[in-house]
Amino acid sequence: MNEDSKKQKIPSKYDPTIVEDKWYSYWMENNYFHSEVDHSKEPFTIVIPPPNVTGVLHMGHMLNNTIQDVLTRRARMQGFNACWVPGTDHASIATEAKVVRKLREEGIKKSDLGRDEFLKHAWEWTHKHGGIILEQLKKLGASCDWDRTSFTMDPKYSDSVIDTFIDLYAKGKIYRGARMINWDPAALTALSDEEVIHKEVNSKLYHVKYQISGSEHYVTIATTRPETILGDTAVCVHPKDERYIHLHGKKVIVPLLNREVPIITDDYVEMEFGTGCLKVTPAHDVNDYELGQKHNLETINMMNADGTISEEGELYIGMDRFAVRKQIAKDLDEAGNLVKIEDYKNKVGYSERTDVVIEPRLSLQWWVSMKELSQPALENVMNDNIQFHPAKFKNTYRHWMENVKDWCISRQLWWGHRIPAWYNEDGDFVVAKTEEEAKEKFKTQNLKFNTLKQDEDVLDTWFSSWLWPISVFDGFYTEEEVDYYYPTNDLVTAPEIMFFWVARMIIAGYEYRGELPFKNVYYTGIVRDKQGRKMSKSLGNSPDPLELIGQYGADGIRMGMLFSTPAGNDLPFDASICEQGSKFSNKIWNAFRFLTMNMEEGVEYKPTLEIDPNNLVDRWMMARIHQTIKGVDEDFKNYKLNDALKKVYSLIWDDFCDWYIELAKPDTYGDKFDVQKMNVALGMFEQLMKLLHPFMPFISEEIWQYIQDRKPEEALVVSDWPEYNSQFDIQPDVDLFLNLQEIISALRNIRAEMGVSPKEELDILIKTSLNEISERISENDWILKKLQSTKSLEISTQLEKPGACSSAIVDGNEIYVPLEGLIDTDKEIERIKGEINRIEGWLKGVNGKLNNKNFVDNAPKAVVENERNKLRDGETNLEKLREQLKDFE
RNA sequence: GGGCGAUUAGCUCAGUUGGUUCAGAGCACCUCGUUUACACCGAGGGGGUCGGGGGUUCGAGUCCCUCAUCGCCCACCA
Repeated sequence: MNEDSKKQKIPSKYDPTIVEDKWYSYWMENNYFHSEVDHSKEPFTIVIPPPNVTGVLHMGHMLNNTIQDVLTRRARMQGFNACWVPGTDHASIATEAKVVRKLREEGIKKSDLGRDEFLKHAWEWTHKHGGIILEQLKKLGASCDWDRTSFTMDPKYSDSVIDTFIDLYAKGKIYRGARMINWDPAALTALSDEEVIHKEVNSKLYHVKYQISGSEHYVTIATTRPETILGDTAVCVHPKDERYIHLHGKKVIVPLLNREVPIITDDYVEMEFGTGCLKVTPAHDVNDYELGQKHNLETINMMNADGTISEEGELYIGMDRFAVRKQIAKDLDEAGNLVKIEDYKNKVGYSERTDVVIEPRLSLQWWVSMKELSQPALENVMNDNIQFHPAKFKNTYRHWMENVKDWCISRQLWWGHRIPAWYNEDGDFVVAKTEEEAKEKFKTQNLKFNTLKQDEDVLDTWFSSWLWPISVFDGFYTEEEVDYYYPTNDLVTAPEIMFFWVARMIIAGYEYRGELPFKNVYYTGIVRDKQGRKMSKSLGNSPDPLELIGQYGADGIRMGMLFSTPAGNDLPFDASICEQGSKFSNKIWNAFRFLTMNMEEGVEYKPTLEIDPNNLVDRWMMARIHQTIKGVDEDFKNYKLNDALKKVYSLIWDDFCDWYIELAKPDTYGDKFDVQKMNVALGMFEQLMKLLHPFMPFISEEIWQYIQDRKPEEALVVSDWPEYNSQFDIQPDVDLFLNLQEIISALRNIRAEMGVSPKEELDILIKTSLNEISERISENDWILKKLQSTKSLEISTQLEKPGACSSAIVDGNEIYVPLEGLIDTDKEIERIKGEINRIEGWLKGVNGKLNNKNFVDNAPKAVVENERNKLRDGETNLEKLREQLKDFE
């Protein structure tokens, strides 16, 4: 510490808000998060899953970005050229919906504005709200390279999207075609299959009878959507259905409309379902569409884009589809065509964005053919070139990829990348980047045109975000950055967008870089509330992340969330987990404050790891530190971040605070720490802060900077990650210390049970069983004396057990505490009897095994030997306990 | 309808190849305690026949079958 900070008093309360802002600014000023191509260092790259540009931070982002930050910070300390690229997504449909809503509130209709005017509003909105979420991430401590912030509608990025479209079209991977698509009647756009959420709903099954032409007979069909009767162009039965054979070749009259339509036969129909008789509406149902194609049926488009009935529907024109459903049921009833209505549960598709019921709709859209493109993406996940954490998601992935369907990429929206297709008056089109190029293409293809019109539609948002890991490094136009940073290392995202995004990035990666986009995918869980509901804005059950940060500190929330979330598991969020985090901050802060309270004025302290080789406690603590380093590295390798954090937590709290500091305290009140001892404690504290830094960057940096006045390049954020050294990992020391810990626990237990105060000085006798242990316990008897008030302490292999005393057995060592007068004989007898019972029960099992000839013959020798040892130890303990019991009888 | 995964202490979860980390951790709970940092603390303690049933094995939270419950993904049965 320099002179100034040495004199500076350390605050008695840790205030995260001040500390966190201070260090974030400091890190930014010193450019620690910035990365540049440097071939002397190995890169470590993460690209952020870009949040919606106008979104705000929610708990899911908090979890997701904390994990990314932990990975990035550790890699940075390990000496990698760490690069975490932040950015935002234009989120075509979501953002457009927000802008439309805002305009509507102002009394402006999107359609009245026209494309250009609307886009002005959208950009205005984007500039106003855009990037707020990135500012919020800074509060969390996210160590992103902010100089690299990207946006999916940046000019260069947009170029890459358009060029990719043109390229795939040229390769025949993109085509335009009329198909049944998922239509969102609220957003007025097509959606991909992935944007449709199927929900089970309670609906009705309407049984409606159609009169057979030229007869008084009827045939009854069943439908859940009676309004589509307006679009019926056939009735279909199974060719082998005995009940309907007499109808083959006949016609029926569509009720209310009195339109005559044919009865067709197709084995698509399930004879068992409903009446076994199906009405066919080719324009409004996927299956019916196929039947229509097959049987050459007329197609009646009876619905408008907004879900109201069109002129072709003839009746109810302009009425909403759901109002018509009710009305038509009534009218059918009055006309005598309604047979019955049954309650029925079925799955209905809803729009992911607008939550309205999807209408199947026949329309001309742009598609990516996926079958071939997705092959390498499937293989390289299945063979673990790309690893999923947890691996169980491989199954889900495989299932989807093996059944992948073509991807509908056109959207009838304005906010996004406009499809680079140009049309003449006859409907001929070419795909080209500019109008000029398009004209050239028309000419070379000998097609006539007066003026060209660009396609009105934009591309699916995911058609731009699938290029994210390449485009953020300008990978379609220059090589330098992308060659260095790509493939990226880890992707951290939610399993919900495995198909929307992860799978497609992998596809794009192989198509355009011939290589995987990332080596590992860490799937986070969903953040849920106490009732298990997903935290969402609409439910209003999500706490405001910034408020939480204000309350517990970013460190506290990071720690709390990570502590209880294995990869892929949902996080049941409760403020108490943040409380645990901030309590940990407080604990660390007080431990450090205690050390500083024991520093002498005017002494220069130099943190060191040169421990006193004769001090068991130093050696033990070093061993524990190195064991933790080893374990944490292993956990990171397996992406078990919560396990790693738990190890660090336990090292700091249980080992360092509860034992190391306790034992390092000067013997007499008022004495300061010995300088060398303090230097070692500080050296160890530095190691602890390094291990903690990825998880709790702020408090660790604060303490680190207090420990020594460091030059900026020696800030903790860029210091080196501790390295495991087996030389310090001395198991016998750990075992011996554990033995001592257990003896102390046993003594504390005796005090607690006998109601003896910790301050009461006791005579303690320890009869050790093994000589070597005995020696080492004797050598370190100061540890026992320090943590137990003792009148006398005797440790020996040969001891006479004193009379009335309380006792315990730890690992074969007998502990006696004479408690003349204090002892409650009955209680003690009961305690010993309980112990005997426990051991007898345990030995019964061991004996059972050893008396089983099959076990002794078949089990491995080591296992049998082990059981024999158990038996021997157990019997010895039993004998000792019985002797103890005798003294009371 | 198909597939995948789960079910271990009141809650959230660990438990790698079946036999010393085999019944664990954190939180919660109970008792005691203001001892040279921390009551956002310290010490001690109670609590689960590892969802039910069957099987394989000398031996099963750990492998197999089956049932139950829950969750997730996919799917065009009106």
